[in-house]
Amino acid sequence: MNNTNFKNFFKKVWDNSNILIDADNFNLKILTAILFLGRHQIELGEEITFNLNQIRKLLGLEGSIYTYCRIENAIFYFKINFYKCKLKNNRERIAHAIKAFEKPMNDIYFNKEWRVEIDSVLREQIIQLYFHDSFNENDNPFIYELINSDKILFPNYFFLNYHSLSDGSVKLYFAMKLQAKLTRKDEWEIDEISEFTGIGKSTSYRIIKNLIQFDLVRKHAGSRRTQKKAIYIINKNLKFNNGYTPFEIKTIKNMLNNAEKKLTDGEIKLYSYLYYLTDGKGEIKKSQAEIGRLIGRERNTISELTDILHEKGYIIKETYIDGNQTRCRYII
DNA sequence: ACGTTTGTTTCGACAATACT
DNA sequence: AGTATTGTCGAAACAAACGT
Repeated sequence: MNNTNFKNFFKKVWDNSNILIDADNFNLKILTAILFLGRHQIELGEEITFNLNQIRKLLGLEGSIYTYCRIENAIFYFKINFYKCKLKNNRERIAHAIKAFEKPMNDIYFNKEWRVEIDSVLREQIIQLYFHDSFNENDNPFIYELINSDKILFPNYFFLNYHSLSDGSVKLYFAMKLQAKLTRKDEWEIDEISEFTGIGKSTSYRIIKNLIQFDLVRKHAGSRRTQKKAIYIINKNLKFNNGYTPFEIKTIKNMLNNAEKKLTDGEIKLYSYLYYLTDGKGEIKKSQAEIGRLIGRERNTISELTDILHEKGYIIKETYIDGNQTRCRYII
């Protein structure tokens, strides 16, 4: 966990807000840590999940029983005590920062999942401060930087198999990795996958088979006897270690979800491959035929798709003369 | 024995994308 | 451009376990 990130988050949330919390510094740190860990869940409108160990590590506290007790007490503190904040319409809001929380039973190793519901105004403030103003570099370079420091690592093994992966499965893998990062959960039932990807259930079944075939996703079979549904898990222990390529969360969100800049499955496949080739910046001079071979497309398809990516602002495509040969280069 | 429930797969029509 | 291939979705089919 990047500690600078957390410090920036803390500063941003409390310095620039009009939220007044009358808590001692330790308790406030715990609350902030919870908000920080759950920042993506807050954005998704979900409850925050975490375990005590994660909080301890984030704050760099020593692993004693005493520490865990203090963390737990801090959670109780914000459930029981009020905080005040000034609203725009000249009103004051008095509420509990933590509306409710669910505590796991027998959490003897402090690694079981806690679940916290925070005050709706507090939630709104976090989203405003942390997310909404943040995607425009000029408005707020500080936050822009903060968001960009959130990266997701993709195994190069994934890209090396692009020629045999269907467009749909490439997209699905990106969606799963993103979801895992945002919610810190990397195993799902098929219905959940279908829900967060927006792909139909039957299609999800078919596509995910391709990922299982390449061991990118593992399937734990369900059982009708015990009513356990099949679970699909992102495989983190690949047999082949060919390194990783970091993708910015923002980039993936743009490819998958951005209303105006969204890419089709085929475009995602090509763009992410170009991104992989350059580590997200710089230029590529490979021929269209070679790129086509690598991702399993025809040469002229690459030509067309790169035109679209250029139009959508994902890459810059330039034709230039190399000796007497016309060539293209692509800049991410 | 037969129907019901549940989770998954296949089918068929159509749409989207790729190829020639 | 026209044609071929691939992707998508809901419906229907299927398989396993359960219930009666």
